[in-house]
This record gives sequence, structure tokens and C-alpha cells, in this order.
Amino acid sequence: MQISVLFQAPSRVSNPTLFEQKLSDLHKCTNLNQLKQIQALIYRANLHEDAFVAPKLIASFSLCRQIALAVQVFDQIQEPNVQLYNTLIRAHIQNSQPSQALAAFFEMRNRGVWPDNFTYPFVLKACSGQDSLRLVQMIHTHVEKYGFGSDIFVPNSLIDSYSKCGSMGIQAARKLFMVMVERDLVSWNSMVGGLVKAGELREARQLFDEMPERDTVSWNTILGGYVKAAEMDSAFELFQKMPERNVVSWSTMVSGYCKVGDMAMARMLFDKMSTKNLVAWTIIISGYAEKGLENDAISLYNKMEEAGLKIDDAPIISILAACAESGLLGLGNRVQSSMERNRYKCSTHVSNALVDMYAKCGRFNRALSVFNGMEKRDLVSWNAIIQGSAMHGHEEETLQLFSRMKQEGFVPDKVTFVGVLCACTHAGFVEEGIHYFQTMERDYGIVPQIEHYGCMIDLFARDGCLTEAFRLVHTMPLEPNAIIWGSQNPSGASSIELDGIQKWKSNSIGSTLENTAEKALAAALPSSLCAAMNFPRKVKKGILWSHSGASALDGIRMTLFSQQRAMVKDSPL
DNA sequence: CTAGGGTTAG
Repeated sequence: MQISVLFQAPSRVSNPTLFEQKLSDLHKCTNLNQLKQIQALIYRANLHEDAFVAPKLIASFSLCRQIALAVQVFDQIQEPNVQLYNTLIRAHIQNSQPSQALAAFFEMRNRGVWPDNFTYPFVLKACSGQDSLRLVQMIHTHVEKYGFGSDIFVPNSLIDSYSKCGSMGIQAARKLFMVMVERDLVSWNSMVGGLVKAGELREARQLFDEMPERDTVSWNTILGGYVKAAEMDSAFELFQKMPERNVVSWSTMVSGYCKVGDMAMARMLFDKMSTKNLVAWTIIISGYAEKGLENDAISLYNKMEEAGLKIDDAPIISILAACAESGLLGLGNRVQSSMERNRYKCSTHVSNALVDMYAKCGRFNRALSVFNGMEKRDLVSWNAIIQGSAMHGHEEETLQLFSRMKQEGFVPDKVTFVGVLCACTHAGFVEEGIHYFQTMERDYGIVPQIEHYGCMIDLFARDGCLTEAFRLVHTMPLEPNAIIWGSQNPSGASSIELDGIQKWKSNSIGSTLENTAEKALAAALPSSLCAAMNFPRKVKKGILWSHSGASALDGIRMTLFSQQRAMVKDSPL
């Protein structure tokens, strides 16, 4: 940026030609203050509707994560053209607002502005979430109708987007790939990537072998397939055969060994990496954290800081998530204190991760204070604190938080209801539980999932209403899982399991599972406290727990985490 | 004369 010239000689600003020259790098400006100053000059020079200046201004606001300002610039323009809409759509995607991006696309169509071949790759990127297959199909139809399929970027994007739409999508992607007249490296890579994502590893490998040429992306994609399937021997073989390896190749291998629990191998490869980026560090640290190896994780975290890499949200969030999963309060504290030391500004996402981490590590009060200190909260924040509160046995508080959340205009989702139902189950609020369970579908259109049924069944079972519990098990439109059968009542504690297992055997509901009884009992945590709550995995695995009050929670966790093994309490057998 | 696009690892 050579904007300084502009400020030193403000008189020249009136010269639009020079001004444009100075603005040629505007879209790369990432300094918000500077950007705002330039914006003022642009408006003064009346250039804000200039076809070359406006998109740059939008792009730079988008880069500075100021989507609202980007939209503001856009709204000032009387008759936006295709290019400007493309820029706006891309801005929404960059700021992770895919639905806004789609909205901009539809608005554009309504205002009679025709999309071009640049529009589709952007819009396709915005197609994710529910019903995405239909969206992608719709866009595919557009593309065919208006003949943009001749630009290789468009079908390539379609293949990628279709690949993200599940089993039906991969069918469509295959079909498109087959009929494409011209295929480039990216088409092949996207198709292989799609097959890998769909779990069609053999087919992916076959396609990989058929490729006319391969680049590092191709190799990394198929390597990722083996890693995903935990086939580390094949992955290693491939890794050795690769003509060129980059950070991604190494990181993929490291994450694979972390996944299968071979930390020695993971560490060896990590140490051999010549250039380690943030992703690489995050993978190995999270790997140690997920294994519960807190000291290794912390010492690597320190080394990462010493390496002087500039940290951002994504690694913090994934490390905190690993802490939450394994109950590593020490590492969680370490991450937070380093953020404080570096005056790192916590985004909503990072704060959410902190709330979740503290709650799952048994520090509900700290979770609450992070939550209360947040500038902006989203649905995830509320869900995290509601779950945390329910998990710690603060039933009344959970329900209060729930109504506060609604008062503040948030619409609960299925996760929220898991938390709310759990609180009811734990407190023995049968009437309230039934009420919320009904509300969920009737008022919010949320179809109950296995976790919700789990809460209700547990609610009935704990209240001694075994008939009611069983009725629900048999009438619910879902297959009962081990956790459902593990629901307990406080008095007999074992009646439902034993009965359930007998039923299970006689009905062969669980015929796909071996050692049904053991599995059911091994997972026999009250669903209210575990299944739905994303309890740390270690707790999930082995603990048998009767009707313990929440006060027992910390004690049990401490035992669990210190001994690194499951604790058996009040086992029904 | 000037902008803007796709694939892989967290």
C-alpha cells in the first residue's frame, strides 16, 4: 500500500486519476483505521459508486471482518452490477454468512441482474447445511440453462458442492464428472476428494490411479482418505511414495497417528517436519490433549508460543475443545492465560469454547463468568451455558437461563432442548419435562432425536414410571441404543436394564451389537448426564452411575481424571 | 490501463 502519499498530499485527492492509481491496492488493505480514512476520501472525491473502487472497498472491509461496513458500502450504490454482487456474495462467505450470501444471490436475481460465470463458484460455496442438495441442483439447472458449464471453474465447483451433500450428492457429482467434456486437475482432485468424503476409499484410490497427472493436492487428498479410515499402514506407504511432500502431507500423517493413538509415531513425524505451521502445532497439541497427556500438550503449547507463530481463533478453539473433551483444566487455563497475556481479543466463538471447556472441566462458575463477560452472545453461547448449568445440577438456574435466552430473542434449537430436558430429568421435574418435550416439536418444529428420547426415558425411569419409560422406548420412531437401555431408576436401578436386555435379546433389536448386555451396562450413564451432554469421552466410556446428585459430579470427575480410568459406582450388577 | 473464481490438512 502506498497510501501515505495520499495523506501527505491531500490536494491531489481531487485528481481522480491519481486517486485511482493510489487505490489500486485498496482491496488488500487490512488495516481498518487506514481503510476508514481512505473511505472518507473516496466519498469526498465522490468515487464511492465507481465501478472499480466500490468492489475494492467492499473486499477490504470484508477482509477486515467488517461485513456490516461492506454491506453499507454496497447499499449506497444505486444500481449494483454483477461484479458488485459477486464481491458482496464473496464477502458474506468470507465472513461465514452463507445464508446471507445466498440471500444476496436471490436478491440479485430479483433485481434482474444476471449472474455470470464468476457468480456460481461463490454461490455454490454458500450452499451448505440443510437442504443443500436441492440448492445445488437448482444452481446446476441454472448453469446448464445459461451455458456457464463451459467455464471449467463452474462444473468443478459443482462437483465439490455436490460432494458435500451426502450419499445422494456424491451420485450427482459422479454423474457430472462422467459427462464433463473437459476435465482438469482440479476436477479430478475434487472428485477424488468427494469420494473420500463419502467413504468410498477404494473408488477414490482407483480414480487417483487413473488420473492423467497428479499434484501434491491429489496425493494429500488420497492420503487423507487413508488417514480418515485409520489405515495408517497404507497411508505411510503412500506417504513414502509421494514425489513431493508439503506441510499438509506431514500434518495429515501426524493427525492420523494421533487418531490411532500412536503418539510416538506422531511425535516423530512432527519433529521431522521442517516447516511447522499453526495447523501442524494444533494437530499435535490436540492429539496429546485428546489422549489426556496434559503435560506433553502444555509443553508443546509453550514451544509453539516460543516459535513465535501468530495464533488465531481456529487453533485456540480446537485446543479448548480437546480440553473440554478430556477434562484438561490445566491446559485450558494455560490457553486462557496466554490469551490474556497477549491481549488476544476473544471472539464469540472463542468465548463459547471457553464456556464449554470450563463447564466440562467442572468449573461452572468460571464458565458463567466468561459467559457473563461476553460482548456478543449467539445461540451456541446460550446452549453451552445451559448445558453446563444442567450438567452441574443447577436445574432451576438452567430453566431461568432458558427463559432469559428466549426473552433476549434467541430461538432454541435441538441442542438447547437437550440441556433443558436434562435439567428436568436431573431434578425430577416430570411435568416440566413433558411440557418442554411437547413444546419442542409443537412450537419450534424440532423433531426429537435419540438424545431427547433418552432424557425423557430417563426422566420416567428415575421417577419409577418404568411402564411409561418402556412405552416411550417402543413407540419412539428411532432404534434404541445402549444409552437408552441404560436408563435407570433410583430404587431398583437395574430393573430397566435387565428387562431391557431381555427384550433386546428376544426382539433382536440390537442384533448388530455383540455382548449386548455389557455394552448396555458399560454405557449406563444416565442419559441426562452423559449422552446428550457431550460429557468428556472418558466419563462416557465406562462409568456406571446410579442416581447421583450433582454434588457428586466433581468428586467423581476428580477421581476419573486423576486415575485416568472409569469409576464404578452403585453398579447394578 | 484498472476488480473478482475452484481442490487438500485444524
